[in-house]
Amino acid sequence: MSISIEFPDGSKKQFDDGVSVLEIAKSISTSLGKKAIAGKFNGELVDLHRALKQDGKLQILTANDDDALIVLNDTAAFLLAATLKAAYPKMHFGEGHSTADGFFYDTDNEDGQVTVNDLADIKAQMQALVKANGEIKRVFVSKDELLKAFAGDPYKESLINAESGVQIPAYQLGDFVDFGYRALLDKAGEAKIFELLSVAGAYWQGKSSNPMLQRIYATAFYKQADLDADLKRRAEIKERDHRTLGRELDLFFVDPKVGAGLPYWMPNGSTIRRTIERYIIDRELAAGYEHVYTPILANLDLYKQSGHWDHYREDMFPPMDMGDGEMLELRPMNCPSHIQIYQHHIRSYRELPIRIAELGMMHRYEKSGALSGLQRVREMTLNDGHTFVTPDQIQDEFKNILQLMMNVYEDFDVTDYTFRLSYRDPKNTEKYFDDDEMWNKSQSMLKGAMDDLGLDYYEAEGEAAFYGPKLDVQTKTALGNDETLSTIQLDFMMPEKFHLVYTGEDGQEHRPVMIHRGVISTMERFIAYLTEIYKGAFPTWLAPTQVEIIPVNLDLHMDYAESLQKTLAAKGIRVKLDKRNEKMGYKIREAQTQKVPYTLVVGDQEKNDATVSVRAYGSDKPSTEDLNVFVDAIVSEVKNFSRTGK
RNA sequence: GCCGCUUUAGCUCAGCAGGUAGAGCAUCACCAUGGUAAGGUGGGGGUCGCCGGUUCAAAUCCGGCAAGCGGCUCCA
Repeated sequence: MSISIEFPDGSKKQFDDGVSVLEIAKSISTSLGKKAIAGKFNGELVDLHRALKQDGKLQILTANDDDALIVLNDTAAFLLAATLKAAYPKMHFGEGHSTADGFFYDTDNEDGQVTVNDLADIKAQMQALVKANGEIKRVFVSKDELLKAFAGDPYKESLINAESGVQIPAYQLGDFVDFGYRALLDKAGEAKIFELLSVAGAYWQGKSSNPMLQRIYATAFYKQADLDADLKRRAEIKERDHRTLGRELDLFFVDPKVGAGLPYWMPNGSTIRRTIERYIIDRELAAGYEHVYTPILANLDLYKQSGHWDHYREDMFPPMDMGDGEMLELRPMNCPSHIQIYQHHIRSYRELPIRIAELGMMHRYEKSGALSGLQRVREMTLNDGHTFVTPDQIQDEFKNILQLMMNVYEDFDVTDYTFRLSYRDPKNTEKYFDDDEMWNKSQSMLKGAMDDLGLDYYEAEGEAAFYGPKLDVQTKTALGNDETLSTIQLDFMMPEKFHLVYTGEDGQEHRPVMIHRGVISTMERFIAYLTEIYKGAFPTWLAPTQVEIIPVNLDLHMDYAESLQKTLAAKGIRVKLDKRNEKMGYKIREAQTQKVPYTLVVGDQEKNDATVSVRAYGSDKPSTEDLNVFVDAIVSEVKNFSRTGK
């Protein structure tokens, strides 16, 4: 019997039934035989010794393939578990395997949990195991044997019992057996380049009602240089972190004396925020929105009617009991407020769509462990908007909003995002308004709109708002966490709850549909996000200080410096003059560390010629420019949102 | 909220076999200072996160609480 194997280049070759991946690699070339790490057979990762018994497509993986990293990290996870099992006899094990970012293993130790302080020891023991270079064999073991190997370990027992089949594929190194891997390397010594990174809690099987295990995070590479580069990358993340930059650039702070999750905006951060707020209001006014102000407090009854009290209570601050029967509630969302605006007048179909927008301040009682700088706070101001439309306007309005979003992203140079259609969780419907027909209808409407526009998206169950499905725009933070930036939400429920109507062409009352949307998220989250993507070097139009003027000599050049400052300020440029009695180099350095877009040094030469010496942020080569040319250039740069090529 | 770690001057951190605090940067003063990333000298500044306990004595040991960090769960 022979089987036919097809290679990535399309060529086919016959092999004996049961041939191993390694044998095939060797048959192609000696060097490939040496470099081969694993295979990908019909899309599935297989180890080198796997016997192939059917026709199929085979890719031989070498260290250069991304998938090879999965094999390596799985192997490292296996070796970590083997090390831990030997070092901590009373340790129990949850899941452990490679991730997009390395690998992890969940542990639970009766004699005290592992902590970061143990990592050095564990690493040394793991290195010893690697050095011994034992053979890692793929074996088939019965459930009973596995249960014996992990006797007394409730997590592994549960994982073993969840396996289908009698003989379970597993890997063995000496006495240690573990399962659940796709493919491993065949020698422990091949996983010698790794680093144990951190320890963190993780719920068993991701359920918060389950016990919490200790998760060891780590990463492995084939080359030391790759590991070094990755560790460097992880260190550099810190430099992007908006909390670090927020302190260095004096943007904001959070003080426990005042309250966790309640940020204070320093003048620099406030300038950025104000600039963005003015920008987005102008944009929305131009797009047909009407901007309003509504109270952040309301009678609790409002949120009972909206459904927030039933479905969103755990995220709300407790109501204030005014003592005379009145209960006031800090609003967690602005939609009920905008509904009041809608309802204040009789509405005609001629007015729709009605677009109500507000930079609406809201309060949500976020769990203490979820708070993080400006990214997750308890008081936030949302770039909120609610559009009230007739049912046949939904599609167009959806496109309008999407268009607005894209235009705004362009101005902020936001390019790295994905679309997520967020549906309700069909297995947990009590979290949501109960109306299957509405859900099915609105979910398919959203999907239809995205398909019509030909946009790529992925679907996620359980991510919807309690009142309706959403289109979310997902971005990543500096630390790599997923985060929602913009959102468009279809809502048939609230209009129902509040008995919203408009008079139709037929003179009858009709129910409008509400579209909730946030374009640039909350001011807090958006500015955190921008700080990270810009690494604190805000484009000129957003920079707190746009120009720093440094006179060469405080006595001789101050008059010119001051007139320069006046000229720029008169054009609306945020300019500072450094009058301190310090060396020029010192002031220049500070302007650079503060990431000021332009530093102007002026002395005799500039004063006599009506020029400025311009040093752009990040550049070490100043250039001399005519004063008027510089002023015009920066004014137009600010006006164009600092975009080049426009 | 949960697990682990952390909390000392404005910032970054040292001190910790228990004997009442230190550096660099920043700040202030004085001196110096004309060309593109840190000039010099000196001074001021901390009830060592908060509350309680052990002790003759606690920044240091123990307990509780709070906040921060890494995650998990949740989320704009």
